Amino acid sequence: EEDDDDEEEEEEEYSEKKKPSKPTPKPAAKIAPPTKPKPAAKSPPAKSAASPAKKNGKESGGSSTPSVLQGNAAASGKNWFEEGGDASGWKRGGEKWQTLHHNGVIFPPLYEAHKVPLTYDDENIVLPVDCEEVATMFAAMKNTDYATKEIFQKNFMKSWRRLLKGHKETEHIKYFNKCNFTRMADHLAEQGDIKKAMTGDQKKAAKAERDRLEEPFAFAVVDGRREKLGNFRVEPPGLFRGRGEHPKMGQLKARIFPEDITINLSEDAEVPQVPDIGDGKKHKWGEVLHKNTVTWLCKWKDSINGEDKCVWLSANSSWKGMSDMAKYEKARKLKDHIAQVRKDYAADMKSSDVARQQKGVTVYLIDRLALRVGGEKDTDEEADTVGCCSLRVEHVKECAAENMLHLNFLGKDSIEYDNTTEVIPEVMQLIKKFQKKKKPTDNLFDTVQPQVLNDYFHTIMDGLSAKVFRTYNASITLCSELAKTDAQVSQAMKEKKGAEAALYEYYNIANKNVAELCNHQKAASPAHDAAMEKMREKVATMELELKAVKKEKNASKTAQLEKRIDKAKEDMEMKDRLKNVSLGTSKINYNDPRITVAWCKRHDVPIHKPFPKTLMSKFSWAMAIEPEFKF
DNA sequence: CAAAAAGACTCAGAAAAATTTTT
DNA sequence: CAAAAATTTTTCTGAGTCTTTTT
Repeated sequence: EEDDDDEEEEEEEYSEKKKPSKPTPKPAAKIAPPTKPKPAAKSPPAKSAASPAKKNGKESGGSSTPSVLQGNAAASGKNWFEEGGDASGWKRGGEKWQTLHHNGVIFPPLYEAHKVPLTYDDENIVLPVDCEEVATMFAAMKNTDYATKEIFQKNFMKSWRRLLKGHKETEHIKYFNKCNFTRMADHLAEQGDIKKAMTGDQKKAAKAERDRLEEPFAFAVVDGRREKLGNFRVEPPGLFRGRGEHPKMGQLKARIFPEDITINLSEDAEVPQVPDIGDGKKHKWGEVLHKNTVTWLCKWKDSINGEDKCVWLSANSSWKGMSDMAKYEKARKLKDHIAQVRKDYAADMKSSDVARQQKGVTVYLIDRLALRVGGEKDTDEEADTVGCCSLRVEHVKECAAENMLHLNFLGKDSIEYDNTTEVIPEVMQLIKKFQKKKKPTDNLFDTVQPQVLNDYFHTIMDGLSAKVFRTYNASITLCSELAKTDAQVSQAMKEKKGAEAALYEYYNIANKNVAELCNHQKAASPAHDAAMEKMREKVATMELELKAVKKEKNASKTAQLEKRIDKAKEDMEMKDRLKNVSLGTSKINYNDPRITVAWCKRHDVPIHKPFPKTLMSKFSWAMAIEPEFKF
């Protein structure tokens, strides 16, 4: 314990000097760059977004000028993609709206003390409310993996000590290993049980009431069109949970106040009233601006990394839809230029210039392995993860087989990439060369940065950047896999499982191939092994039954049972194959939805099979596509 | 000018909530 | 049938990419 004590003191000293970046409530400093002179804003569509023509269910529309993006469609009350609309007007930095009305954000409730004591060194202490709040955050995470990690505990203590030191009765609370949060954790569990014990009706009523209060915040009015927000709640304070070995895990993420919030809306819009957050103080918005080249409605600075958190429209909004369509159209356009890119990198690899060689190999990896570009990271502030340009010598593993490249590294979200693939001999030779005379921790590609690659990509095609290759790769893979449907889904399979189920299973296999290409993973469910065992038992039971039925010489019954056993076995295998694969990420972000819609039309599979409600509405712009569509 | 910082937006898996299936 | 278990869908917020602005 002695050692711990010393360390704690030292750390504390350090923490005093280097204060965590607090959110700086800017005193409404500079006004945003003036938006383009506007054609005298017309009167707002309603008093405020709070009552956006709710009665009609729809915005009456027409009373405000549609932005250039909405065009004729908005004037006629149609969606942007109807009446032959497209997303070609969508661009970064371009004008996004003429009028924008909304009601700001909802703040989380202030903390209410429960007065359940902390046990410190066998003494029960009811903490002052600010200390109790943070202690309770830890108690809530007590049984998670995070809470067992040393960095988490250390960062938590550092944040908590700042508050504990502010009170006479708690300044002696210093050492994590003397703290016992059990009583608080038990209290939280009890609260949870009470909530669980509510009847179905009570739960429903509570939810209805919540929805009623939140409804005014859930929508904005953009150029007279009512649009749903993606998020409108300010993130509550809490202990930061990073992904992987994040150096800041456990730090207290500060509570956000109205003064921290920047509001963005049109000049004709009523500035939302600052809500009463319950502390009895008068609050003001940090800043109010009118910037119509961006699509965020509110933002604040996160206290952990000092980065902006924004309030956006939801995935089914016009803005996101246009941007989505533009993304896929860009990726499709890459088809016309991919040959040039491949020619270029073949030539680059033959060059005698190391920088060109490295550029060639990195572009090859981005094209063929669908790697992310991999920007530089500061490992004191963030988890140590890499992408293509930031690969280190140590991430290339020994592989005896010829021209087989084995890469192993932690990528985005600290997800492990572990893949051995065949590459062209030039790539293998050059990678071996780049490894020479370097330490394992040295950069493999020391002369290329993302900017270098993106500058080159811009010369190939307007708007081309490294990430486009992932979209392109994913979509083209899905499209070509699905093109094989008739060959892969046999009549026998359709009979055994039913046509729809057999086809949809094949769709999922195609989806899985894309997910594996992009390395989209998920943690296997903790119940996975048990579930597999159960299925195995079921099959065993059926097989026993089959024996009996066979003795009876009942041919039709036998055939039926055999079919069921077959199906069960296949389901089992599929479940196991998908246990670590996350299909959703590619479905939501990488696969052009028109590929899926067209496939459904061709094969008579209902669209709600691959696209549940929210995806259906996110991809509404893709629904009218012709069945022959090819990516 | 180039490098760094700011800013805007997409994409990520875990966790929570809702729904469906099994018991 | 209701309870519970399993599965699917939605929410949450962290982690990337890449462009623009500032230094």
